[in-house]
Amino acid sequence: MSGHSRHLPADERRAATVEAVVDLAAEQNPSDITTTAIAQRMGLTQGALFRHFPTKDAILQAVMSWVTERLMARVDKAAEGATSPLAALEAIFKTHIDFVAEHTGVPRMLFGELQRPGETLPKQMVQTLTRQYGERLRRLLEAGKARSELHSELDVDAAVVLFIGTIQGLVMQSLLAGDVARIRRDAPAVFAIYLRGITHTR
Amino acid sequence: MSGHSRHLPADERRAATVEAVVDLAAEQNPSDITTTAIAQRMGLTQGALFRHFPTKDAILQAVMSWVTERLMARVDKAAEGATSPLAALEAIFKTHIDFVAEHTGVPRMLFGELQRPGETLPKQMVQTLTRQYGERLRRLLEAGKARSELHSELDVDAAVVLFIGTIQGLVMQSLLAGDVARIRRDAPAVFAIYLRGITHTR
DNA sequence: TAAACTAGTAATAGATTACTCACTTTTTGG
DNA sequence: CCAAAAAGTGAGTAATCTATTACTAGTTTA
Repeated sequence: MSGHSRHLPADERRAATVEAVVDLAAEQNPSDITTTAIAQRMGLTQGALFRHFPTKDAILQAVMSWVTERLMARVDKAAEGATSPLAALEAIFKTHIDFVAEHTGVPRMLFGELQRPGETLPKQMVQTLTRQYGERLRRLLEAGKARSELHSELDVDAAVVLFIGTIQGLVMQSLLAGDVARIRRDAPAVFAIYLRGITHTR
Repeated sequence: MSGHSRHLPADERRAATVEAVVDLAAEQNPSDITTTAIAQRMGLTQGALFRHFPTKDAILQAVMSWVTERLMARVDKAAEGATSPLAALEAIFKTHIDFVAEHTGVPRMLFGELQRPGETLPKQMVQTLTRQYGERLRRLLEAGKARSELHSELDVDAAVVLFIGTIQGLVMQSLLAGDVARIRRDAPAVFAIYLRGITHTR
C-alpha cells in the first residue's frame, strides 16, 4: 500500500469513532456532542458515520461497551495483585482515578446517560456497568469485614455508594477548578478520609 | 376578582418560571429542558416567556439565583442552632439532603452547568455558590480541628470535596435505582462513614 | 477483466430549537 | 371610565441536528 488509504475497514472506523467520542467528551458537555463534531474529529463527513452505525445511540452504545471493557479489565487486574481486601480496594481506587484522569469525559458521560428519561440501551449499559462494579466492591468490603480489616458495624451498601461518590466529588471539583490534573493530585487525601471511615478502629 | 385571571404581574411570572424549571429538572435531563416545555408547564405559549426573560440563559441564571438563596439560607439556619462544629456539619448535611430530596433536579442542573464550555453567567453563579458553600464548610472543619472534635491530621480541603461527593454519590445512586426516595433513606449510613473518616480517634 | 462489494461524499429532508414581532387581551392609574 | 401600559398569542425565522439518499471511487472476487 502506497501512502494515504482514505478508506479504512469497518471495525477500525468503529474503534476510531469511539475514541473520537471519548476525546470530545473530555472537552465539552458530553450530551452536546453532535455527529458532525465526531465526523469532523475523524476527518470524515457527517453522513459517513451512518455507514458504520445505524443511529447516534448505537455510537454511544459502542462507547459504553468500550468503557465497560477497559475499566473493568483494569480494575480486575489491579485487584488481582493485592494481598488483602483493603489493599485491593485501594488498588481499585487508584486505577479508577487513573482511568478517569486519562478520560475525563467518561464519568460525565455515564452520569449524563443516567439522566436520560426512558430505558435507552446506552443507559441500561451504564446501569449494568455500575451493578457489576458495585458487586466487586461489595465482595471486597464483605471480605474486609470478615478479616476485621474493616469495622464490624460498617454498612457495606453505604460504603459502595461513598466509594463512587468519592470519585464523583473529585470530578466535580476538577470541573469547578477547570483543572483536570486536580483529580490525581487531590485523590490520595480524599481517599485517606474514606479509608479512615471504613477501617477497623485504630 | 372572579376566578381565572390570565395575566400575572412580571415578578410572579418570573418566580413561577423558576419553579417550572426546577420541577422539570426533576423529571428529565436538565440540559434537555426547552423553552417550549417550560411555557407548557406554566400554561403559556413559548413566546410569552421572552416577555420576562431576554434569553434562555437569563432563565437559568434566575434559577441559579433561586437555588443559591434558598439553599444557603436553609444551610445557614441549620448551622445556627448547632452547639458544636461537628453538630453544625451534621445539621448542614441533613438540610442539604432534604433540599436535594425535595428538588432532585437541582444538583443535576448544577453539575450540568459546570460542564458547559466557556464562561456563561449561570456557570459562574454555580462556581460562586460552591465557593461560598465550601468556605462555610472549611470554617466549620477548621473549628472542629481546633476543638479536637476532628482528628488533627485531617486535610480540610479534601474533607470539603468528600462532603460534596457524599451528596453527589447519593444522587447518582438514586438515578441508578430510579428511586428518588433512596437519597433520604441511604443518607444517614453514608454520612456515618464520612463522619468516622473525619472525627477524632475514638 | 467484469461484477460485486465496501467506504466514502455531498446534498438534503424533516424535526426541533431559541428567539422575534405584529397584533390582541387584560390590567391599572389618573 | 378610558387610555396607556403590561401580558399573552400565534405565526414565523434562522440555525442546528439526526438521518437518508443518489452517486463515486477504490478493492475483492469469480
